[in-house]
Amino acid sequence: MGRAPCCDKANVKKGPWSPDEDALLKSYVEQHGTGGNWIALPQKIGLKRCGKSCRLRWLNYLRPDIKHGGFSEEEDNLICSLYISIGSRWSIIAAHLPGRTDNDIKNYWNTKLKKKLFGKHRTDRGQCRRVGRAKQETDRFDDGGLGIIIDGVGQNDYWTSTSIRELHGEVGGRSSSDGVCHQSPLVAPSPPLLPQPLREDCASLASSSLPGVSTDLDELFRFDSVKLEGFDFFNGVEGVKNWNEVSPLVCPSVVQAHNGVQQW
DNA sequence: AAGCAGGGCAACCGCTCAGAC
DNA sequence: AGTCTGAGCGGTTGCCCTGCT
Repeated sequence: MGRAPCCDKANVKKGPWSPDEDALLKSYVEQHGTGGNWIALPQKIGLKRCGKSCRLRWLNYLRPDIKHGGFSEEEDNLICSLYISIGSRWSIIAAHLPGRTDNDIKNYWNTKLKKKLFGKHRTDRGQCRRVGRAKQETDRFDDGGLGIIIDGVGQNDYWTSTSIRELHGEVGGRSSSDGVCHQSPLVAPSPPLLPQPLREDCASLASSSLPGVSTDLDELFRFDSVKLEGFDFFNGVEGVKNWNEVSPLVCPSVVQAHNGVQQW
């Protein structure tokens, strides 16, 4: 059975929000809250918008505590470390960056950090875009002929589905229902790359309110069997013999981890 | 000056999950 | 137990802006 649409698509406005719409939504939510029902909210205030659209607009733009742009180096490093450790769990990453939204971080990663981290070895997005914008263009790297492609559909045995779910749950998120943690091979199994305070943070985060999760996290953060699976390819990559050369700009923790991972 | 390519960001889409019934 | 519905997530797309030729 098909799913009923969340709103009447024919009577819903799409596209950029006008200042008036912003003001209307903002003032209502500030005064009354969302009422726990985003779907009904637009009708209440006379907005011709989908409830989901209102929610997104509020969360990503209108919330009072939102920061836009101007990512600090610390934030860069944190995003990189987290991405490399847990993959594209933007909501989890955002939870560690006050004032940042998952969308913001996602965009920032896709447009800036990816390039910082991997340099210019990237499939030309522009070309793809003209030919037909498809999945490959946004989430694929090209290694410049080395045969490495990250397509975001790898599987990761290191992070158990339960662990990801629990962490995700802490920030109100979801994970895929197939019980498999879909991640790029690159980001697959590298919890050792998480900075120590963050590992502790994640561990306590999950275990404090979620009994039983600690076992998973213990497993996750066990470093006696540290492997840099997924990073293996870097070992043979010409020009990346020393991780300090990967990028002078980001992820010192990644570089440290690779150059001296046994210290963990 | 015009046209094109590429970058950046806001917003939408489709999916899953969790809770209510 | 099964179904329905809203919330929330990650991926993708649209569009505007800027820089280059």
